[in-house]
Amino acid sequence: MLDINLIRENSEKVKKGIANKGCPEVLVDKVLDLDKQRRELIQKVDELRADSNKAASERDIEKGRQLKEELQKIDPELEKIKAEFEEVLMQLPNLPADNTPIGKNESENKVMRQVGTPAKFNFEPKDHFTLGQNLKIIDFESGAKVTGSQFYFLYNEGVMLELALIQYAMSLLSKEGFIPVITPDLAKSRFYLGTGYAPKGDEAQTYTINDEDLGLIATAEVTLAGKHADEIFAEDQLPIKYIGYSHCFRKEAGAYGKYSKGLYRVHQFTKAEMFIYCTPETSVKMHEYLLSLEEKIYQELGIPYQVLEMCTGDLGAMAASKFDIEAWMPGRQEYGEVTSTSNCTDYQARNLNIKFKHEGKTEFVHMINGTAIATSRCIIAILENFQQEDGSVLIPEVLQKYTGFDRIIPKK
RNA sequence: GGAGAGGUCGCAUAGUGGUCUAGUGCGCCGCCUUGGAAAGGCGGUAUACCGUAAGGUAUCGAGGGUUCAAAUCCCUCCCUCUCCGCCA
Repeated sequence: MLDINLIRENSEKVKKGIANKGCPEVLVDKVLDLDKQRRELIQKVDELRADSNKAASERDIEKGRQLKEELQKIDPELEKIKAEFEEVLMQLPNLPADNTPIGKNESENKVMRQVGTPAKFNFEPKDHFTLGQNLKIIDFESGAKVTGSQFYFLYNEGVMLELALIQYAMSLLSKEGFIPVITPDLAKSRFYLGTGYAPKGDEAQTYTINDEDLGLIATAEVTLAGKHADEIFAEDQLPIKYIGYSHCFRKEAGAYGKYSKGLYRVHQFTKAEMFIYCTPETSVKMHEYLLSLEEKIYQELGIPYQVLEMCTGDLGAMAASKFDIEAWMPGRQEYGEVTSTSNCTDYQARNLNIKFKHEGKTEFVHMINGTAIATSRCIIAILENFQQEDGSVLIPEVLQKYTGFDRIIPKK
């Protein structure tokens, strides 16, 4: 959530920021009005409580009784206003960074650069769905049979490739000082909600467990952010850098269309996620650092890509700025998203109450996340970019020591 | 899943209805003392909200309840430990 003090003192700036994200400005006036009511009631209630405490210590039972009655009238009113206030406050998204390009939707995202040249094939390149089938490494039929559509089984070299990608990412990033972590694949509602992954609504992502306050995580961002909820760091502990491994589960409600066939949009995949807790002064740098690591990974894999800077309309509620990497996908003759890195500034930290001590005062940390490897989409890029005329697929050199083979050959 | 014991201000503990705005010890910070240090002494040492401030309020795992008054009594839930069951 946003800082209520910022909204009070800078309401015009907040209005402008949320408007650029496509959020109605009136919410700001609404929240300020509720805030005013809330503060008045808090004062009244606190006063009554003070009197009541005094009466209790003086054993003035009659007065205590009167004050109790008054409190019982006002207190529910305060609770109601507080709940309304919070509800509206939660609807306000994080403000975009000052230099974030302004735009309505994904069509106005900015291509920052393109790296690598898409390979020219002297044959008709196949898509990963066909390649996966021919190589007998990806099996959507069994996935659909056992679990449902958009689920898959991996076999043989497909398994080794997925594990190799994870090992490669873990190894590279632990050298960069990231702490490797395997987190639970489930989290309590507070954490998937606090990180912005809703189980309900138009863009619902999270699967929830019946009769439990648990949901399947959409990314290790949820668990890595939750890990330090309600904690206060010493300033010299920061930055803390994690590289988290988890399975990711996404309902993808309402998402369908031309890319719903194959691995591009699936309900479960595996991901190595980078996550940084840092001070406000360093977050922009850290964000760029995560992007540079993502680029390094795709460069080492030898996959052509482009970097996109997301415009205000496509940032999502949590992010102040966001970069995506899109890898070249010959199967569809287009770039397709493979990583995303967001600077959520103090927005998630305020949701989850994560702070640090700075010159004796506590301040909210900044939290930044970024994909290292999302196996499903990375496998698309590898299969499609490195396919050969004979139907085999070459394995990027950096992965070979983990796969144990340098090529996947079609089975009969 | 069952039985038992617990969850208190960084840590360890005290507290079983009003004297708790939570005591004590340790740790930490500052000052005094010292040539310097240790020891000792003194003071301080959570978070949030309201308030220009003085000050006030809330928080003893969480949430409800009883009471003029709850860390303390009642209910529900969560977590930890020990044992049992089940199990990779």
